[in-house]
Order: sequence, then C-alpha cells, then structure tokens
Amino acid sequence: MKRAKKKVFADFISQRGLKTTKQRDIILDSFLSSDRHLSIEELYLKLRAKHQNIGYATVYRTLKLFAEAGIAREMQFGDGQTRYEHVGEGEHHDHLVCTRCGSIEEFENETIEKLQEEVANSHGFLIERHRLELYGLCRNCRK
Amino acid sequence: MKRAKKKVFADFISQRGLKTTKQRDIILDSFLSSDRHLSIEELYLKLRAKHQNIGYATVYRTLKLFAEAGIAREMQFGDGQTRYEHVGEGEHHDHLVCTRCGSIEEFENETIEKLQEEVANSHGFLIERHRLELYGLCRNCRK
DNA sequence: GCCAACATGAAAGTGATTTTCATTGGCATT
DNA sequence: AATGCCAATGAAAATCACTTTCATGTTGGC
Repeated sequence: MKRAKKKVFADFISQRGLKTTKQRDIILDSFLSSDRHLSIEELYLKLRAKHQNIGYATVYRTLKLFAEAGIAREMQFGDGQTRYEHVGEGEHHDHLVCTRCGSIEEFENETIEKLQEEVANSHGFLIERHRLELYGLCRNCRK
Repeated sequence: MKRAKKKVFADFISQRGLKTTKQRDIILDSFLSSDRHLSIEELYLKLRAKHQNIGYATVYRTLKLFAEAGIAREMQFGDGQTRYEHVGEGEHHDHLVCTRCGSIEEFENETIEKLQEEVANSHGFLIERHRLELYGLCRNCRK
C-alpha cells in the first residue's frame, strides 16, 4: 500500500506537469513510514535528522501536494498545529483525542454515519464530509 | 435570557475582583444580540460601526472573558477564524456548516451521543467533550 | 475625593504557515 | 550530451490571527 500511494502520487505529479525531485521522494517515504496524524513540525524534524538539506517551506508545500493528490488529509485537533493523516481509498474514520497525552486513536461506526445522514436530510442539508472527535482521557491516562 | 447572561457575567466580574467598563457592557450587548457563531472580526466590525473607540485587543480579551464566565464558547470551523457561540446552561449541540455560504445550523441528537459513549467505552476512553460537524451544502445552496 | 489595581488602545511581538526571489535542477527537445 | 524552459528549492521576508506590552485612563473600595 506504500507502493500504491507512491503510484498515485507519481501519477498526480505527471498529470499536472510537475516534477519528481529528491526532496519529494524523501518526504513521501518519510510520511508513509510515519505514524498517522503527524504534525508538520514533527515530520520536518524527523527529516532533518537524515537530510539536512530540506527546507521548512518545502515540507509545507509537499504535504499540501499530498493532500491535493489524495494521499493525505489535513487535520486540526485544536493544539494549533496542522496534522496530516494517511488516506486510503474511500476509507473514513473518526478520532478519539486524549487531552492529557495527545494520543489519537481512530474508530469507525456505521450507525453514527447513518444517523448523521438522517439529521442532514431532515435539515435539507447535503453532507460532503464530516468530522467527529471525542476529546477526553485515553485508557492509559485515566488511571 | 439576555438578562440572565448579563447577570452571570456581572457575578463573574465581581467574584474575580474585575471591573465593569463601558467597553465590556457594549461588547456583551452586541454579542448577545448577534448571530450565534460570530467571528471576532465580524463582531469587531459590527462594534466599530457604532463605537469607534473600541480596540481590537479589547474585543479579543473580552470574548475570552465571556468564555471563562461560561456564557460563550470558542469554536473553530476550519476557516482560520475563531468563532464564539452563545452557551445556555447544560445545552449541547452539533453543527451543520455550509461550505458554500458559510451558514451554520445547529442540531441535537441523543442517539448519536449515546453511540459515542459506547464507542468510547469500548476503547476504555473517557469523554470530556466532543465535536461533531457536518460540512456540505445547506438547503439554499443545494439549489 | 484618593489611589491602588484593573482596563484600555496602539503598537510591537508571536507562532504557524505562506510567499518572494534568486538560484538550482528536471526533463523534453535538439 | 548540450540547450532551454519552466518547475522546485531554501532562506528570508511577509502574512494572518491572535497575544502581549506599556503608557495612560477608569473603576470602585476606603
């Protein structure tokens, strides 16, 4: 699936007449082999450890490109930093965000999605996307 | 209920040894008689129309105070601006955000809340608060 | 009315992100 | 393999939303 995403990005690049570069390859590799929900800062630091020649701006630009290409999604959990998560085809999930340790778990729930549709319908509203986040204490932090 | 909130804020002010000022009165009035989900910028402009002597910083500071006093709540809908909504006692609701016209409707759904609790329980997670937002087209913008 | 403590507005400061700009580097074409 | 064009890069400056600073103005308990 790393393969698949690399392919998606390569296709995106060529379709748009953009170019393959060392930096983009490195950033993509690093992104794909990272935790989901990585902040730009975190990714940048991780990258700098190995490659001192990658600029901040390039990381920002490249992550935006991943989002446009459909292999990443921008997220905000209220800590003032934008995080990017991996996107699989048609995949969707919501989040449990720990307010103490900052850990982020994912979950899916069909029934909730259905109810959201019902609510939207009853308001004449057409859902394009949604966000559902539960903030609180994770299993470890409750103790 | 405007009365009630003014009382809540007045009590908060005196309990904390803070002071009543013209600016706070004006901002509170304006906030209470505004749409829910007003951005600071919007409120500031609205205020400036009548009172050219209210500073940006004061509006920011005062809205934070409202939030501390429990009569307002900070919200982010991803457009880069913080919005404040009115808070009634124990009241909770979620949002339908129109991606075209920016309008924000509210809804409540007990069943969804219950399901959220179930999901959290099954992960050993303790919910403190949550946010649920449905983004898409409102009734008018669908046409 | 006095005056310490709080509040205010203008401007400077922050922190995250974006843009600018001079330079470097893909890559399709000779 | 050399050419040329346009995209990409990095460093630094700019921007944006907000926060803090600081000199001055107000409030309210005495």
